[in-house]
Amino acid sequence: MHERFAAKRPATVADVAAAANVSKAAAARALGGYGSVSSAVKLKVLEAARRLDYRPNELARTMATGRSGTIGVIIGDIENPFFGSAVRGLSDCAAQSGFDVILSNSDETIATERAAVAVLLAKRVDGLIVAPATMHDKAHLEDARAQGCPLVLLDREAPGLLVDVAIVNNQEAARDATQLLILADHRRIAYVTATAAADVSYESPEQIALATVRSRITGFLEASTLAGLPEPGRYIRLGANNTATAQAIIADLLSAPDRPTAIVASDSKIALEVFRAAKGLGLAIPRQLSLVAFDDADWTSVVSPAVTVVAQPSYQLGFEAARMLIERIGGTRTEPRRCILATTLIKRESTASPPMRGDF
Amino acid sequence: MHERFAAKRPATVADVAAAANVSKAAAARALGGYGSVSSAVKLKVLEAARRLDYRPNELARTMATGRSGTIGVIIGDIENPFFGSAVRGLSDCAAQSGFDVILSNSDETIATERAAVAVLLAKRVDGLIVAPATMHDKAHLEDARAQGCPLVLLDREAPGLLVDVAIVNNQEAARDATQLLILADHRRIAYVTATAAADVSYESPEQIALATVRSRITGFLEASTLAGLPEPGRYIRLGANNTATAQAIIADLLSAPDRPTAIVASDSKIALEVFRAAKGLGLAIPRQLSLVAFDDADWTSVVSPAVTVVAQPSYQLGFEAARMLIERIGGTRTEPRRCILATTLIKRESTASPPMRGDF
DNA sequence: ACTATAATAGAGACCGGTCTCAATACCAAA
DNA sequence: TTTGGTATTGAGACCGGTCTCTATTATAGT
Repeated sequence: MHERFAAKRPATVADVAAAANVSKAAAARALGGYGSVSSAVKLKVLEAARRLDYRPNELARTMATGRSGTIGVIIGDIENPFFGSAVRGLSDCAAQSGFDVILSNSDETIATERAAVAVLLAKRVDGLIVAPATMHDKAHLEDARAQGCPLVLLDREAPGLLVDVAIVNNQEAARDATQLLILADHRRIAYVTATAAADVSYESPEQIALATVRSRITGFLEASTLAGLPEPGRYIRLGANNTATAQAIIADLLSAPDRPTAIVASDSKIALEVFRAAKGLGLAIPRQLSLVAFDDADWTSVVSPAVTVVAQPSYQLGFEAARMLIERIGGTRTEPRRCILATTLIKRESTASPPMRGDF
Repeated sequence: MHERFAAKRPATVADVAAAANVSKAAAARALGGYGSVSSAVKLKVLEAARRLDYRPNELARTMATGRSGTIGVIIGDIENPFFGSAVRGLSDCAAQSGFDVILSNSDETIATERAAVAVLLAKRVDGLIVAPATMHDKAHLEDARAQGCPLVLLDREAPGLLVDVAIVNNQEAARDATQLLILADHRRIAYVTATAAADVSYESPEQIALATVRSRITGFLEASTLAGLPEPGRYIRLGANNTATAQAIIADLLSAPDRPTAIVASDSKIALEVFRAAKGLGLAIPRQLSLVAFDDADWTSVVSPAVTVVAQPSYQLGFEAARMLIERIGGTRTEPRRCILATTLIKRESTASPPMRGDF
């Protein structure tokens, strides 16, 4: 009979006030640490609170103050190590400033993203960090802003949306990675990426709704045309969104008679599938196929050959996004800022000159 | 002058009611879809709501009803693929039932975990899913329950805490994995795990605060003693919590004169470090060193040799945890349930008989 | 001692929903 | 037309905090 399974109603300020024989307002002040309270009252109240095991109802506080101490985060896919690390960074930063984080997965679909924004807005988060699934459909983001909810874009820009962004220079990164391959005499270079697309093959930039992917392809094409490669777009493949389709796309690419001699993989999951496909087809990396991948996933340095990667500062990206957001929440009303972090091209063992040099 | 940057106060039921010329109560009923409203009033209200771009304040609703439609989740480390996948599973399940998820990282430290519980409770989540950092310190979990907040444990039990759990049979899984090595004639088998511990070496089960790890070590020892291995505990190593210390521990283990001929890695991150260390020391897997790892991380099937693993149904673990929790929230008051999912020992290429058979 | 000023206490409105309850409107049956 | 019953409506309390505003008390200054 020891109050087990009690589920007794938690104590409120009113309860504490009654127990301490002071007014609700006085108790609230003592508990909330605002206004002015005599030390005698404070003592009584704190003691009563302890006795009743009082815990403030954060919701009620939020209602009254308008501030929730929470930031909402919407990313594409938790299981992608890039986002895992970014979330880590942003949580760490948020925690430092006493904010906590509500996380939502958009599954890279705009409908889910829109719903998530609505939910988070309804929960009255103090700010929003979003990695938008598409750069086109941004009405929901715009009216978050219109409602006065600060917004920071993570990893992906949305042209025309005048908000803070934390990104890397994808175009430059892709250009450099491609140039590395070109310098090794590759002339048939593929770019495989995971973005929603009606068709697997590449027609024009407008086709691509993901800012990050579009920039990278621009960089890839830039390096390619600069080097005078013929039809540089012909080896671009979109839509490698999951293991199965990625595998199909890559296998198809590598079994063609004029198969590419090098592949740029747009993320570590795709790189993994390239590895798997090469193994399956008996293609030796880097002797018969060179590989450069985005994201320095932990396994890339351990496999043989170790994979040459474009390392992205994902943790910092998240951290900076949170930092900027919290600054905004603090009230700084300045021009939108673009926090552009540097990528690092880490040369390892997965690139070499193509077989049968000069052939194409 | 087009209401840009307006941050205008969002419309409330009262606003809508006024605009529709009905009482606040009537508008609330029309909007909330409860009580009874004439279709005439309903129409007027909905129209007014549309015009004013009304969005319900979820917080106010929660305050009034006591239900938040949110479940709180506390895990050890987002960056661990195991948890990434579990979170995915539990989010998917929650979404199906219209719940959303607040996620917190405990960093595997009890203090952070306690703080996280407090925050989530204060935010009045409808239920809690926790992967407790330790099985000892469970007061915070107990009083979540005492406050009437349903609780489900994910992946890790806490003996004495009578709540639903979604786990695997770690003891059995570890026993089977160890036996696989024993059958291949290994007699010096190491177990490397990432749990907080004062000392790296193993003394007794009491030393280990993580339910999962303790069970696995029990299984490991069980198989070892059954096979009559001498001092089976001498190759157990604790505290491999991050890359650096894991690397140190493994290197130390493998450079000893009577080094183990096989290693069981308690998670994929450790397996990766074993891989790295073996490469560094010039030890060939599996010829000179066999490896079995927990968790079927994506890279394990791609590296050479592919790693033999104990695959855990992490997605389902998360999904089931959420399913049970939501059932509890629904009000079913039954005995605590233990949902025990099966692991799968996937034999690949990283195990073989030890070199110089018979030596020890 | 007697005001001027500051510190503290209490009452009650407010945030934006839900929900109870009493009052009114509407309908069919008698 | 009167009655009984149901559908709809509006007023206002409530959730648990914050916060403003007034009343009271304490402290200081001359």
